[in-house]
Amino acid sequence: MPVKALKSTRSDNRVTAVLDAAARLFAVKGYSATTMRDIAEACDMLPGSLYYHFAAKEDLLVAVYEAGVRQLVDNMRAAIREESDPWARLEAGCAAHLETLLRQSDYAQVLVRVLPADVGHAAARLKALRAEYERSFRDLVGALLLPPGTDRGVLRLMLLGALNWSRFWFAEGGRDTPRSLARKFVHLLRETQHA
Amino acid sequence: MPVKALKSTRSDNRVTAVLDAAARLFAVKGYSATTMRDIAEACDMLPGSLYYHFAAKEDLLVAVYEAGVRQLVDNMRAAIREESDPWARLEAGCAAHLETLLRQSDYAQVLVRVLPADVGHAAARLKALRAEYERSFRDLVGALLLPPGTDRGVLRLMLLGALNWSRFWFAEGGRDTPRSLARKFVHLLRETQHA
DNA sequence: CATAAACAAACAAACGCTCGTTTGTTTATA
DNA sequence: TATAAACAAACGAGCGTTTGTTTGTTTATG
Repeated sequence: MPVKALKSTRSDNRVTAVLDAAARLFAVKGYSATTMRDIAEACDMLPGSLYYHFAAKEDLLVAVYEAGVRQLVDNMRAAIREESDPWARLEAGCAAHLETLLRQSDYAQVLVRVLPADVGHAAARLKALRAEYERSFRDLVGALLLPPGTDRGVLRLMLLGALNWSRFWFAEGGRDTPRSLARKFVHLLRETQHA
Repeated sequence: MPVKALKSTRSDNRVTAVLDAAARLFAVKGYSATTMRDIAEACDMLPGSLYYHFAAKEDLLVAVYEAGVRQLVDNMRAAIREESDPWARLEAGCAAHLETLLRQSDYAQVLVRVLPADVGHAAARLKALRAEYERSFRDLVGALLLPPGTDRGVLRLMLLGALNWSRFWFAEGGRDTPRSLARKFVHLLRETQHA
């Protein structure tokens, strides 16, 4: 997923390579445990060369975070556009979230793996990026027909927690796919409506 | 929560102080970002002194993990013992989990914050400790009366994900308590039975 | 009952290494 | 030939850990 659009110098490829390597390592090892030397080695550069593109390690994380949010938002918007029924839209959104998180994107995994508090300085920026994405879910849950008294905030956070935590146990090639998982999650909540 | 029982030399207090400090710092900053010097300072020791009690930083993490699992298991067992209805037992178990995680214990938070993969060598031991705890939930979910075809494994993982993720957004003093949250989580799933 | 040996538990200081980052220089591209 | 993008080498700080020593507190002994 290329990041940029206008003119395409060769350097864009290298920047993307750096970001890809950083995203992968941040997702697997976490932020603190990943060194600039790790990242440099993963994209065949010397450590110092990274600083031509990014002023600091924190800036690299922010860039990865931003790309992750963009991917999640884009994939989810595209998915829910196909559906009109509120429950179907929620399920489609969850499926897109899981597809992105579990199969496609190291970037999205960084959102789940690395906490804003891990970076002293840019924490606020990271929190804002997360909040931006979670707003999409607020809308989806807001559109549901639910028994009066249902706490939609808790429903949203419960679902988001289940989705994000799945990163830590989901096994590619197991009995479930991201789609089937989303279906099950939403069904477990949906029956509420019929009570 | 004191750990020891038999004879009480003064050193037990210091070991506990070290563990408490480590648990707090691991919970807040994560494993890699926490230094032995941080821990030493937090319990008024010099860095080298820690090595009289623990051979390596990893061993400290394992000890904290073990204490965390013990607390979660103990609190949960005590809570579900009071109930007999399967759904009430599940709710009580969730409430105990949340009470421990959100209010009582830095140790329990480490289980959620630090991944087994963060420690190269002791990863297997940490995974086993986590699994030991999650087994309790398997039993609780197994006892539920559910519509045929319900995937109990996914139900369990969904609930566990919601519970654990709550650590990242729960605000002490907000509208919800750990108990009320557990009630809402379980209720959102429970209505399934009535469908 | 005094005292010395033994030990637990800490200090003080440093080890070698790796961290994020900087600086000056070289190499390709346009 | 100007500039973007990399290299090469090093900086100081901080890392986990080790080592040798000191300090109190038990425990055994004359």
